[in-house]
Amino acid sequence: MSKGITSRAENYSQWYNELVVKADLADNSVVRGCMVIKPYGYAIWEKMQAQLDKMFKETGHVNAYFPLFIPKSFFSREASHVEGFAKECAVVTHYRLKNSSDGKGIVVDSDARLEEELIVRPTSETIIWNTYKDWIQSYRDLPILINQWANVVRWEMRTRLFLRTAEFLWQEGHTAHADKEEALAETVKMINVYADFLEKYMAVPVIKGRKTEKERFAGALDTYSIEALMQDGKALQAGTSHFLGQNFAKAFDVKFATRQGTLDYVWATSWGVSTRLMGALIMAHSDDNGLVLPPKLAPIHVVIVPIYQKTEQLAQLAETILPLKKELESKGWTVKFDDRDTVKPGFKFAEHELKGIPVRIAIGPRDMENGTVEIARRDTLEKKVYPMNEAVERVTCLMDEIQENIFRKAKEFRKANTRQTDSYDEFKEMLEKGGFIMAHWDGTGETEERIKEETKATIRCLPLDASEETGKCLLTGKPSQRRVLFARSY
RNA sequence: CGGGAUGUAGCGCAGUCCGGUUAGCGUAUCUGCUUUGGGAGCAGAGGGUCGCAGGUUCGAAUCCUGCCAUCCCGACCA
Repeated sequence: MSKGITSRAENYSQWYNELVVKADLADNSVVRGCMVIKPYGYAIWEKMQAQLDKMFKETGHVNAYFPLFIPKSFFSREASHVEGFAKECAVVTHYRLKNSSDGKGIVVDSDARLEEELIVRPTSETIIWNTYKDWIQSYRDLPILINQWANVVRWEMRTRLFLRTAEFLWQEGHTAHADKEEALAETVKMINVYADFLEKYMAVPVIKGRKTEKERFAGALDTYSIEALMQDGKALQAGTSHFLGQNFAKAFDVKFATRQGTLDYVWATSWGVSTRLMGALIMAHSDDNGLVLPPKLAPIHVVIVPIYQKTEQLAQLAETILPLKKELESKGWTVKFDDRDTVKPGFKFAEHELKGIPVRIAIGPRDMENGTVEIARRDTLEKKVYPMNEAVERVTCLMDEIQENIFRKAKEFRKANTRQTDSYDEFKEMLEKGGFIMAHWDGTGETEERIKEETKATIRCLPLDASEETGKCLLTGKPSQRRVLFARSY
């Protein structure tokens, strides 16, 4: 917990430790890249979860839960889906252990081999569509609008805390519709829900857009994503919503009787966000003093630090602090009275800043004399003294101000780091500075691939709000109708 | 899976080249006193399979062999 923390992603580890640590599974030579989310980190995730869940329900969705294990055969039904995930699946082959014959430990019981291997879900499309098959006979059974909160496992070759761990927490929505238009509308609706969540709650501005064919979800006809820019200039895909067409319905033979009396395959969507959003939150707002949390997602809104010399004085201060705490709580704020006598005030200040608590109130003998409090805001680190009777009102105003201010700062940062170019050489120079680059592209996978190979930049998305503009492809000079969003990404 | 580096106290490290007292430092922890409006000071104490397994040697954290793990760069990444 030393100073010199930086908001650059490479150096996050010091205060990442407040939220999450890499799981210590060193004795196991196989499991790697798993994380332990500590209580404070998990509290932030719970806040995010609660808000997202509310938004899903407001848009007509309900929660359900499907199994962790998926029979291997389910995967072979949708060809491109398995191709996308096959290389990163954990496979269960046995169901029992026994004492080893030499008496030295435990071994897998080779008699307990499963007839068909089970796959630990990397995503749940296959098992859900296998289930939906039994639930859908008629157009009257549609739409099905289900969300699941779960963990998934993807055996990534290289992991990074929050951004890409072997096991992560997420939600996945899986919907079934009677017609294409409705499914398409659902896909767009959910990418908008995600964008609202990031901008209004996480205070992280995003670009909504469609993925190129290469970057598309395995098995999808169209993938929408939201792309956020981190403080180190790299892009982060923060959420996706997929239009699956009839691919999964065909793979799992999910037909329904239409209103017209014919049989048709069901139209599908899926959409998800994960604990990666925590990474986004951290990397978008943090500064050298640690985390900066938007008030709407902070587990603790206000911390009150008493300043005193003798324990009698603490009791006296508590007489003022406890009513203030109660009043703040009655306004809906979560308040922590940090009355620990084991650390000094300066230590508490630093610690709460590290944790990103939006507002700090300090009360000491000086304030008792003058009837004042000192209020400090985390985003600007500004401290001011106010009359005691204005404290509650001031805190309430500050919450809105902080929420707005960090969103505005993030937007300004993105604006300052979004560039436009028509020259490939300039494009390469710009990439070194980081940030988003708007450029023309001829629409082919070959060009996309070549640019990626030569520059490590990928097409993050084809922004939904891009205006028509004729131009020439950055690389090939072929005609293009609008600019697309390039960046180096996580 | 390729290239590079690393593994020594909870955390961060020195010591390894060139084998040789009881393996050391910072920090954290515990005790006492003084402190307390921005990460306290002094004194004392506890804490180690030196990644694992073999080998060489009178003697191994140090040399040799094998294995394991971690990190970085690639490959990979809805």
